[in-house]
Amino acid sequence: MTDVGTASTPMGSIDPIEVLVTADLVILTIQNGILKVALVVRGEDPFEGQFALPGGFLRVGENNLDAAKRELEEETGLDPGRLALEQVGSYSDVDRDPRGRVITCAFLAIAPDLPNPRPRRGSDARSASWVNVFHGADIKVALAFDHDQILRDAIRQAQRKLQYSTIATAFCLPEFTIGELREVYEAVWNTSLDRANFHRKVKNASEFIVPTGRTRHPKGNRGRPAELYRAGEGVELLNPILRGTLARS
Amino acid sequence: MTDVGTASTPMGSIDPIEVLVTADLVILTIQNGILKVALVVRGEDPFEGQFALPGGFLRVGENNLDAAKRELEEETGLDPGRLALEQVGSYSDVDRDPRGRVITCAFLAIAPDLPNPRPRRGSDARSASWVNVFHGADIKVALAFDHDQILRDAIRQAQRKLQYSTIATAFCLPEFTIGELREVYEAVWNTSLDRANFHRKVKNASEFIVPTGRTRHPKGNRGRPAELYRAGEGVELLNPILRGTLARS
DNA sequence: GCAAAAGTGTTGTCGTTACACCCATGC
DNA sequence: GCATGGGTGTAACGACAACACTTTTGC
Repeated sequence: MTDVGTASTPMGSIDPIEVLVTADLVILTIQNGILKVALVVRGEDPFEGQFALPGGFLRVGENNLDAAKRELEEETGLDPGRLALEQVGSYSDVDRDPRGRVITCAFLAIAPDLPNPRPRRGSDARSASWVNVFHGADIKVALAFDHDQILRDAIRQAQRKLQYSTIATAFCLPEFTIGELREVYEAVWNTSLDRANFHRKVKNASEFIVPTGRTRHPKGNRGRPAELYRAGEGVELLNPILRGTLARS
Repeated sequence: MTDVGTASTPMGSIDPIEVLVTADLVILTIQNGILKVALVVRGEDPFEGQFALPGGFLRVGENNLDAAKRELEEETGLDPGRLALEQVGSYSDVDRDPRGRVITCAFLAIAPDLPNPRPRRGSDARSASWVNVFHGADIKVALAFDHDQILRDAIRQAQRKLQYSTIATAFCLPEFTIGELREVYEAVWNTSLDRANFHRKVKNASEFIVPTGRTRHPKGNRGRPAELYRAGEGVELLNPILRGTLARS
């Protein structure tokens, strides 16, 4: 690399700083109506033995999204091409990594509850597992580095996006019921919603869900079979689904 | 810095890559009802003589936000402590900078139309100026690097935030009229809104604006004086102001 | 009075809420 | 029948779009 530093500062006295870059992942899924995040146990210093977000260093020829997708596949075995993946933000505090100057670009990945969603043993992790996000009304904390801040920001972003976008379907398998979609909102918002009004709202929302004509029996085979839907083409909800009203089941 | 690269990859064959980091700024303001973005003309290669977003390299002891604030002050003379400044995202494509591996963290800065808002001559810029964002219905493009993509993303972010947050007041001086606030929406959304309905909506919105009891005469001293307001404490709008209906003046 | 901009009234429409109710199924 | 979850009806309420109208000022 040419010396772009002194060239860009006529004073000549201030050099830019080279840093290492990581892509960290907040991978969310819902299991049995509970919001889970994929965490690894660090296998080495710093923070050895502590929970952290999965992630890893940027390599030659990769941009941040490439690195995030690679880490996603390495640590979970999930196909990155089929998952919703979007930036949360960058975290760059000087002291955030005791090894030196490392900034991270955090990504939010949303996954359906797949048959085998448990993160595999990763290259830089001792083990990996799904962990409950909420403990009561609060968000799980006590992660390595500044990862609890990243987690909180990512959860907030996911909560916001449910209001204004159709991203909730990313938590679902290709075919899903309206009840399952409601469970997504309830899990991510950590609340409960009125069943009837939710049903009408998403059904009437343009481009949100598309009926497949097929049905599925409820768990336990007790009750009326539900209509199955797939995700529509829409991205933004014209009428946002606002948090604020919580009703009984 | 210790060698964290090989240490974090047991295979030992893949090293992390060190990169340079810049903070780039999309500084928006409104002048006479027109949305403007601060652009510099590059004073050196690459892209010498072309328009670009103001920005610069991260220095020792700075995080991204520090660097953004420093650049903001250097290039515009604006007080970063008084401006709304938020992340847009990171841009990290391998070929985005011909000098080598440089990633950027883009920030959106929103400024009121100050008495002397013209960006000052910056250290790495030949000149700086406010440039119209919209040309007809389209967004101005043809910037250096991937800055036109950054600009488009930042504009979209600003447009979205106007719907759901009280950020519009950041475009205004400490005291403003409802008409001026409406001009903010009209400039950023590049549309026109119904005067009467907008008036009622923001007036009734909780925590958005607070009356000061003072009034100001319209430009030209023709017409009824308008009530003056200041920004309220609220951040999120409970009832979003949705784009979609455009009415006459 | 007139022009201009601020601000209010009014009405129909549409989305939302709360809650009652019906439907389809397995047991 | 009964339990269970899916799905619809409905009436009160609130937000909103459209647009007419009034108010307050300088000239």
